Amino acid sequence: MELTKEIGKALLFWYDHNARILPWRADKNPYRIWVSEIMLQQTRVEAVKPYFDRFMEELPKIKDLAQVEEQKLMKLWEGLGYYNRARNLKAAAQTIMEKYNGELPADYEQLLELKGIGIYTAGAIASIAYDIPVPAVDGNVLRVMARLLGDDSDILKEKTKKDMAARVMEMMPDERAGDFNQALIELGAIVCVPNGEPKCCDCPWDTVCTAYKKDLIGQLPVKKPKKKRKIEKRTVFVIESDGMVALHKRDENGLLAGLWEFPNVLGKCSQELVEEQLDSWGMKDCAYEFTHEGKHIFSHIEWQMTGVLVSLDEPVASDGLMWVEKKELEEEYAIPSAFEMFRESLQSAY
DNA sequence: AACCCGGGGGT
DNA sequence: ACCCCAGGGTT
Repeated sequence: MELTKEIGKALLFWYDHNARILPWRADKNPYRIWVSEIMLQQTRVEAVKPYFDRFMEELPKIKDLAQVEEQKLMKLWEGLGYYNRARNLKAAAQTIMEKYNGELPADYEQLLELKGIGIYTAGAIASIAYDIPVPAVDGNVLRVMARLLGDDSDILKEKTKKDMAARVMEMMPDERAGDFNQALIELGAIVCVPNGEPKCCDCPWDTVCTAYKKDLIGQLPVKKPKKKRKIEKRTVFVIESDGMVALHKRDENGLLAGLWEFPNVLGKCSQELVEEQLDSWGMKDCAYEFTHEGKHIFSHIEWQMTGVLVSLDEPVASDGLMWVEKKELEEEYAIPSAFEMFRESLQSAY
C-alpha cells in the first residue's frame, strides 16, 4: 500500500490532541531525553516515572553522570532491571565529556557510536532532541506498521525492522520528526496495543489501516515464538546479628552483575545441606530456621527460592561475605528485586 | 542469527 | 501461563 505525507500529518494531528504529559516531554533537553530513552528500553512508561525525576535530580548534568560512583549509580537504578544500561550510560557520559565537550552530539552516526545507544535510541534522540529526520522504530512502531500495512513479516527480523524504517520515512512530515516518531510510538502504546483489543475506534488511521479493513488485527504482528524459561532452585540465607546482615557481591559478569545479594546457593537445601553450608562459613551449630518459599521470574530463568533465616550471637567474618548495618543496606547497597521478599524476614528478626 | 540481560503489568 | 514492554551488547 502507498504511504503518504498526508497519512503522516493525520497522525501528527492526533498526537497533538492525545499525547500524554510525561516528565521527559517537558522540554527538549538532550540529556533528559537520552536518559529517558535508556530507561524506557524494554520498560514501561509507568515503571520509569518514579526513577526518572530522582535520577535527574541526583545527576542533573552529563558531567555529574560521568563522575558518579558505581555504587550510587546502581542504587539509583535498583529495581529497574537491565543494570548494564546504567553502566553504559555512565561510560557514554565520559565519552561525551572527553570527545564532545560535554554536549550530546546532534548527529545520528555519532550518537550510534555511544555505548548503550543502538539504532532505535540513536533515531529517537536525534529526532526528538534535534528534529533530525530519521526513523525511530521500536516494538510499538513495528506493531503499528505491521497492522497498517497488513504485513505478516516476522517483526523480530532485522530485515523487517529495516524495511519498516524505510516505510516510516515515506510518511514523515518535513518538520517535527521527533513529534512524528513519538506519535507512532504513542499510537502503539495507547491505541494499537499488543495485549487485548486495540482501540481501533479511537485510531486516526481507522480508514487506512489494512489489518482493520481485512479484520487481521488479531493476527498481526507476526513474531517468532521464544524459548521457554529454565527453572533454577536456590537456597537464600538471611544471616543477621546485632542489627547487621551479611551480603555477598555478585560476579561482575552475567546475571545481575556486580549487584549485592543475600548469600545463596544453587539447589533446595535439606537441613543437612544448610548446616554444611553454614559450617563452611564458620557458623557451626548456630540457630536457623526455614522461613518461606518464593519465586522470581526473569526473562529466561525462573528462580524457585527457599529462605533460611540465621541468627548469630555476633557477626562472623567469612570468605565472600560482607557485614553491613541494616540502615546501610537500605541506603547504600543495590539489591535486585529478586531478593525483595527476603527483606521481610530481616524485619522480623528483631 | 542466537543468546543474554530484569522486572512488572495485562490477559 | 504467556504476552509484552520507547532494545542493546556479545558471540
